[in-house]
Amino acid sequence: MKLRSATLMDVAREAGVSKATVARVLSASGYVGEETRQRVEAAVKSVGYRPNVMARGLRTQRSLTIGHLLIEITSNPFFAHVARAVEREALANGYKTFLFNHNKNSEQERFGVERFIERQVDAVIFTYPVDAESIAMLRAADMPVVQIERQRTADTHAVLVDNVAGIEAAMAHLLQFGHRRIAFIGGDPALFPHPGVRARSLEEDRLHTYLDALRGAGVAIDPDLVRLGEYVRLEDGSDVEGYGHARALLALKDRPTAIIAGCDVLAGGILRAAYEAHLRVPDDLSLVGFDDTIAGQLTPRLTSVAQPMAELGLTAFQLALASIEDPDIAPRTVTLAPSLVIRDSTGPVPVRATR
Amino acid sequence: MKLRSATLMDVAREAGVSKATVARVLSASGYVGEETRQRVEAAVKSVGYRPNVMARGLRTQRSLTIGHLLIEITSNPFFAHVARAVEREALANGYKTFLFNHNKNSEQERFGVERFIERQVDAVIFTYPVDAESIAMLRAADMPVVQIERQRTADTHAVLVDNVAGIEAAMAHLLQFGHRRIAFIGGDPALFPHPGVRARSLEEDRLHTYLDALRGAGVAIDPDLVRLGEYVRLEDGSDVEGYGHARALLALKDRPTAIIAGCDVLAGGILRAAYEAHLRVPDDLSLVGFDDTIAGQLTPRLTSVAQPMAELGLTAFQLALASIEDPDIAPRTVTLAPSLVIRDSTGPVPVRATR
DNA sequence: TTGTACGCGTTATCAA
DNA sequence: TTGATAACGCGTACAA
Repeated sequence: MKLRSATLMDVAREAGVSKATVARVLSASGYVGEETRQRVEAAVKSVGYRPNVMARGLRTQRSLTIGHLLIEITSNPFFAHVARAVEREALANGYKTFLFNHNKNSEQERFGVERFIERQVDAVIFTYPVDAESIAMLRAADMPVVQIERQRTADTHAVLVDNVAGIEAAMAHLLQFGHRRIAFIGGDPALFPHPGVRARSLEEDRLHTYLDALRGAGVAIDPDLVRLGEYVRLEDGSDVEGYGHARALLALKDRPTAIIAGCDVLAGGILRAAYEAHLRVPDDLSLVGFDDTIAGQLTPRLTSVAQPMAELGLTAFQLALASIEDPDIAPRTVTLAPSLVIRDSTGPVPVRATR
Repeated sequence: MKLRSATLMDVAREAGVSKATVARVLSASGYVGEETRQRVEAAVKSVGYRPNVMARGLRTQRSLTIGHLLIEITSNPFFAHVARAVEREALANGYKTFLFNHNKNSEQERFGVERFIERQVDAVIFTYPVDAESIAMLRAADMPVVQIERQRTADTHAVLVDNVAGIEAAMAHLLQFGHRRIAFIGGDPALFPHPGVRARSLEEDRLHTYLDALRGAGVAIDPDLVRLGEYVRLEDGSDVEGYGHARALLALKDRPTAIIAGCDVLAGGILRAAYEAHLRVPDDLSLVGFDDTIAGQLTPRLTSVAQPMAELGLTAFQLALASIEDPDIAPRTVTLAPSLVIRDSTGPVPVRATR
């Protein structure tokens, strides 16, 4: 048998006052006699009253809940960190978040949006949106939306990362160490369609910055050193995407002395290929990761372009909250800077290769 | 301006019937005329009606939501996988989950429990519970509780893992390869207080099984080879717990030829220490992880005792659901079997060491 | 077969 | 300073 927990009415009875008075005491608004206030507060304790957020939400039309749609929290620690940051900020403001994983599948994303609407969330955050249609559904329901990392449509808030600056920092670091044969393993622009809001997609930003940095250093571009694909492809828990690309690169007659990876998980696969080829990192090969998620847990610890995951989540929630409090504010786009974290996987170009 | 979404009343108006009739159509219960049903269904589409889960919950005293309290989703992929499995099964049954991270802090745990009670969750799952008091609060509110991995109190459901079988499998594997100097880096029983329900704590189970296996193989126990502490201790994203222990072990005059780690993250630190000592794994040192989380992403890919994370989550939700549907069922304890996943980090004992 | 009316636990308005 | 009372959106017992 399930016994209901104490309600406002129970407190009122216990204190010998009306529901309205109890409500006033709890919301600390309106005039309440000092003596009554104390009686009510005592009653609240004695019956163990806890407000019912559902009932409150029904009345106020606010669920104090926001929805967070993401790719898949287990596929890349990046998502877990961003989700955690959103949750932290939400909690600090009296909110809770609902998570939903869509696996880059637009039907699943749509399904998640429907669940969120049913549950009356006050706003929805995407990391990142797959289908513009999902955003349109939420706009139709007048729900504030924030897009993290990739901006599909221009009509909502967005929190982005300056990928150009990230790759520039990584390239400068490697060039300074004397590397000239630098390979790039990253996301394929064709697999991540251009949303149309910004001039270049995230993948294009990174790729072009890599090419520009080489040109800037007077290095001829070798197409063999550019390998594009997915960011995460696991088989039996092992990354096979970075592994496969790295095997191909290391088998080249004139193999690269350094590799930039589009994500730390990819970099894990690259390290495995290097180990099997009996190459030591960074002595024989330098490696830079991206995200700074598992970088420190790999061997050697990876130099990596750190995404500002905590700030991404925090800013996204704050934008959502701003629109909850005033639905009419104009959409804002915030771009955050990544930072290069230098660890043990990068070093001077091998002597052999400088000849 | 925030416009309310369509309600039952709107549908009723549109279809020219009463709210009750619409409700009957939607719940597919009670008698409804065929012609009316069609009119109602058409109206539902035309106004874009979506049930309001909060209002429904207020009426039915069911939120279709369960709370999941865990240590910290970003600290170990184990938690993310278990949480995902709970979520998957919840979703399949019309439920959503709320996550809450308590960082092994009983006040935070308490705080989370309060948030869950306020939000009227229908049950709470712990991975794992810190303080018996939190469970007591939920029992007082008549909420079903499921404990995963560690059982603090006997009055709720629990889903456990057979740690004895896990360590036995790992030890048998290493002994078969001829290893005799096998080190153990694991959780310190003193840091994870014994809950009192079972004869031995998780940490005691693992440690004793390790010792028993050695004795069973006629190997004298060397206290220098046993190192106990935390499971995860990250500094700048790198595991320093396993790293520190491994450095001590590898500095021994007669160093171990194999190490069992209490968790994959620890194993990551061990690999780093081995790499710095210019030892190749498994040629010079064999290593077995635990959990099978990042095992495949490390180099070499780790042989690891896989926890049945998907089954843990699935079973936990099913037990919770069973108690939601019938609050009077007796608490059940389900113990699941781990399995040894053999990859590239274990091999025959080095010849040098067999002399 | 359909409609009326009440209550779930709040908040908010209006009188007193 | 306090107390009735009307919503919020839904489900359901009961009446028609």
